[in-house]
Amino acid sequence: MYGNQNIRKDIGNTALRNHHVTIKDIASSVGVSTATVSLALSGNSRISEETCRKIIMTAKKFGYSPSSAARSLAMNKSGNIALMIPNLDQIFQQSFFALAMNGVYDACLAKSYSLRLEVVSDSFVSSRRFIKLFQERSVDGMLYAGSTSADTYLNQLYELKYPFIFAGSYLNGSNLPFVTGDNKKGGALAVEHLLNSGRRKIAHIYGDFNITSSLDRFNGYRDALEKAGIVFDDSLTAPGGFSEKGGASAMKKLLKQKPDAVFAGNDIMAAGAIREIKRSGLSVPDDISVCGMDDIPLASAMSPALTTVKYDIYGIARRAAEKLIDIIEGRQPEQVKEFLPVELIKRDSC
Amino acid sequence: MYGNQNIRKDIGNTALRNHHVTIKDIASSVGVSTATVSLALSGNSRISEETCRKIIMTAKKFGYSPSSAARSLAMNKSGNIALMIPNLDQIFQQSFFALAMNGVYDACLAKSYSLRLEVVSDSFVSSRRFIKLFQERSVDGMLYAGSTSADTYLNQLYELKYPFIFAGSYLNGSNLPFVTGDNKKGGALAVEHLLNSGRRKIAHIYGDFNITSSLDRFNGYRDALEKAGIVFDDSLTAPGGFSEKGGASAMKKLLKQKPDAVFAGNDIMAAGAIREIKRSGLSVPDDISVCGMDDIPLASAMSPALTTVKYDIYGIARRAAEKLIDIIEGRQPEQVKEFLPVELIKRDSC
DNA sequence: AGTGATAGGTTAATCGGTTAACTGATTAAC
DNA sequence: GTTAATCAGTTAACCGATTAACCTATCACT
Repeated sequence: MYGNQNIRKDIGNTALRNHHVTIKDIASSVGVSTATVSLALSGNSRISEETCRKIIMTAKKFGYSPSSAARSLAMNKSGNIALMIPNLDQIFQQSFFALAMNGVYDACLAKSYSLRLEVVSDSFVSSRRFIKLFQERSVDGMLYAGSTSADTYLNQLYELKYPFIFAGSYLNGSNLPFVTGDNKKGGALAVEHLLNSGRRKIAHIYGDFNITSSLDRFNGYRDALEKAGIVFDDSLTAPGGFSEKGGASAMKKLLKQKPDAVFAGNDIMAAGAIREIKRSGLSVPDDISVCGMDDIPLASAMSPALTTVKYDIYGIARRAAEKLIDIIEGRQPEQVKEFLPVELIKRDSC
Repeated sequence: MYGNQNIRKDIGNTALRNHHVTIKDIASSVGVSTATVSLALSGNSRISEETCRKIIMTAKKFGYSPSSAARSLAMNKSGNIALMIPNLDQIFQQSFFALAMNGVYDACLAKSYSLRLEVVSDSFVSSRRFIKLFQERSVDGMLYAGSTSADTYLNQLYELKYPFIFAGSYLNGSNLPFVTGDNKKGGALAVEHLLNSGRRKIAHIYGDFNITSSLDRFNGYRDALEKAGIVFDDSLTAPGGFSEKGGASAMKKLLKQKPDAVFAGNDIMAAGAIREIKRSGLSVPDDISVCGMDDIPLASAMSPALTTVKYDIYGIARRAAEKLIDIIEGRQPEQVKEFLPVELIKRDSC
């Protein structure tokens, strides 16, 4: 039946080079049809144990892996998820691998190669290029880590019913599912801790209000103050743009108001704030308490060791991906809208 | 001819949902064969301008994107490249997105979804799971950013003639192509600069000799010393494990030898070294000069601003990806073995 | 008139799987 | 004794493209 096709004698002795083993090779070697091989390898009970064993053995011997393209085509399922990461400078000016990713991505883009990993700019989003990923069935779902100013365009995905989820942010007034950390609670935890240690004039350095997490952290800060009967004072807040430098220059501004504590919107800005406080001749925590947020590894190495609110990025991303897969596989009909808990890490800066 | 197939009336007015536009839809709408559509869309000159125009218009109107799976299958080319990143703790304890990637990856792995982005452990490499990516034709090539202790297994890829390249490292005694920075030259540049400013007793904090870049930086350091007629002194070197903490504790050890300068294998360790030098009551650069390597964004924000050797990760990664694509597309028969230039950035720590 | 190019397509094979429907033989149930 | 179910597969349609080989009409040239 399958004897008339190209039989490959070289299998098993020489390297296979660019000539891959297919299901037909297995079928003709075992003496069954390709359907049987396919069924056997997927564990279908219709095939006898004996035949099954032979097929599995042969497949192993030949080093057979099903063609992902053929499989995708037949099953109408790519098995891929797009991980979309916004191309924001402040994020990519941090580590080796973020830069490496960027470089690889740009080069591939120039040659029309695509990575499942998508480093997205505002124009990528606003040009709706992300929809093409679904149209060409390259991905079954999309996970968006972070947020851009263009992300309202993503709402289309909801109407088109393409599986999508935000990890670490969300879109106000949108139905798009998300898993993120409880940023508001985090801001409140920080402020409550500072209040408990006797501070009253608590300043805040925020990152950028276009980013939801920044805004939420700020809201947590303000609400906690008001709950404690302290009137919110706008002059005690300043933007730090998520960077060390930004944190320092924000602190410089805030020092004029003579605060006795600062809640920085992230640990990097907290580092800048501490540097500036020291530069001005004041001490942390004696003169000014500093509380950060995120709990990056550097936080415990800073001097003084930074008190911060732990934000479990790993857990958030992982949970979001799991939920996305649930959506793809039809196990999650309801909306996913989760705020995972945050935790205060007490160290020496308060 | 194609009239007997399922004709979709809903195209163009309602959302397409999970029902995708195929080449047949375009063909039957325009009144030509699918072959004509395929040829027209790929710009084949055999098709008249008139027909071509109509096809392109219709494809646009319908929002047609060719199925990537069907295309891969027909053309025997996935259009994908695997970006492999080692899962080393010291690398992933740095930034938001590195962590996010890790979380997404683990979740997908647990559900048999694959990212083109591969975060690889030693067992991933030693179990040869990377070969499967080629066997199932999921990727046309592989780019390995960084190095692990298991990377000798990758040599198999050379024999199997699967397109592969290292970015930012290489494998000693292997034929596998690579693009990396000139680490040896970098070490030499640092030492020469320190020598030129009058320093003689130059210590070195290295990362980890299992990593080629670390070893090369060290060799550059040693060779430059010997070239200047200074005998290499083993007690003036210590491992710092790439981390801030490690840099500080290495410095603590080295201070006993009373060096007048330190070349740290990366900027992070340089930061730790500076912290430790200050803690011991000495000044940078008055008592001890410090030179780092990499030129991370934080380097210019440090106090004093860090003199360092710039290592262009972005450029290396980009170049490597370009070369890989050349190999895939058959434009690069020769071995790629490139060391890209590095550059001394003079600031205030020397 | 005959020959050859050229233009503008079409036909059908192919890529490598999956799976609904069928087959033929044996066994079980009523 | 007839119908029904089960076993262990096979057949063939199908997924959605690409592309070599073929076809037909028109035009040019000798």
